[in-house]
Amino acid sequence: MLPEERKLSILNAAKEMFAINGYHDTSISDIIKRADIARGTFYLYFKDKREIFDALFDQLLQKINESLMRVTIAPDQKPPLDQIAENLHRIFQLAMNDPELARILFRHAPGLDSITDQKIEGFYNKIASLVEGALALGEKMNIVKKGDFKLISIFITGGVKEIMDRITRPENHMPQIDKIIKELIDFNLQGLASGTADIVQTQE
Amino acid sequence: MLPEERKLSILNAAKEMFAINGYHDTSISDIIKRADIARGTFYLYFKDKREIFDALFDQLLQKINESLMRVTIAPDQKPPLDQIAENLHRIFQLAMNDPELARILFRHAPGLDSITDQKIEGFYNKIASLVEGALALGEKMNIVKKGDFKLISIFITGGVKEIMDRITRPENHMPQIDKIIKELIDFNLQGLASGTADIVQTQE
DNA sequence: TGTTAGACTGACATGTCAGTCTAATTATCT
DNA sequence: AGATAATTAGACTGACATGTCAGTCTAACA
Repeated sequence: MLPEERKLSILNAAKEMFAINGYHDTSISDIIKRADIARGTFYLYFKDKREIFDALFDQLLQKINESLMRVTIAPDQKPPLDQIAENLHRIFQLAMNDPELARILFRHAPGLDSITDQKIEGFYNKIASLVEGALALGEKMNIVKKGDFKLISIFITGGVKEIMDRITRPENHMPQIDKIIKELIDFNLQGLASGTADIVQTQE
Repeated sequence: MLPEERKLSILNAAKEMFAINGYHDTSISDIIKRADIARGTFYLYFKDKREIFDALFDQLLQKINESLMRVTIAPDQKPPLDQIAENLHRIFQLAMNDPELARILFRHAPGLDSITDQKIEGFYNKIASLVEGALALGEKMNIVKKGDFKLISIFITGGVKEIMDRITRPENHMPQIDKIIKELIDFNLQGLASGTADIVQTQE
């Protein structure tokens, strides 16, 4: 087996084990058993257990980063709403294509140590600020009404995380991605209030 | 020191250590050092490390459970929107009163093992279904318009989680609780769309 | 002064697991 | 074929955390 193939196969074995059992409950023995290699072989390719975890995790963060585009209004761009829908589509699709990595991100990476936590925090902050930027842009274009965009972008980020978490579980009972995106955009734009009633005073 | 005091002091030491370093990176030695007791004393009060963690965690889940009321329209009840605001107020306040427990819930409990994960999942499912129930009620009352309530309730649950996570961090830069609740309710009801423009076709 | 209850102590036995080491095996080249 | 290099197997080591237990200490009471 070529070195490159071997490395990938070890990474893959580790990914599967980490996704199921997490970092601490996955031993080197578990990984090499699944990869069907000897102990020493593992250490030819990775310095230690932490290095292989970081390799997997960083790879995921980078993929998500690459799939998120800032929303702009350049002349060669699609409408902002389409750009948003495409962003959502890309990250949902990415997560569903590699549910094990998603499991690691959502279940097993948080709280691992302060370095990993910082990576995660910086990452979500980036997403939230991207959303915030889109809202600010929308306001400037008179599409979006005023509000605490910082707060709302955090709320939206949390909502999107939760949806991603759900659609990447083994027992995924969620609707199709496009259906989800349509529903989310509608909800975020129009809210829940029925147009026909004055909500706040309905109880009088 | 009375046994009851001692037990509380150990629980408190453990809570602080777990909140900072998580379950795996907190050793019994760390806990007893902070509680200023000998090793054996710890085992007089708790069977093992896991038992003290579960004690803390279950206590938090129960507190949150108790603070969440189902939204109804009994004659002696306040309007639904007020009930929702009060629910939000109670859980936000609860979390801020004990930020260490919140840290454990958000950072360190997920992914610990399948039993803890199931507790967490069941717990969030309960919240989501509570939200879903409120939406369904709203629809029946003609306050809320039709939609995929299951999906939306998951999204909202994620958003609320994210806000709770943020306001319970040591470096909390979020607005006041009442301000947050007002903003969230407005956003969820009315959405982002400015009333003055037709959003979807703005880019033509 | 002696006795008892029971909270508390801390040295130690036990187990686990990441990472190392060496010998054996396989592949590559001359 | 023989030499050399690359790769592999898996036994082994050492560090560290958990949980135990025989014994101490204190305060109250007889």
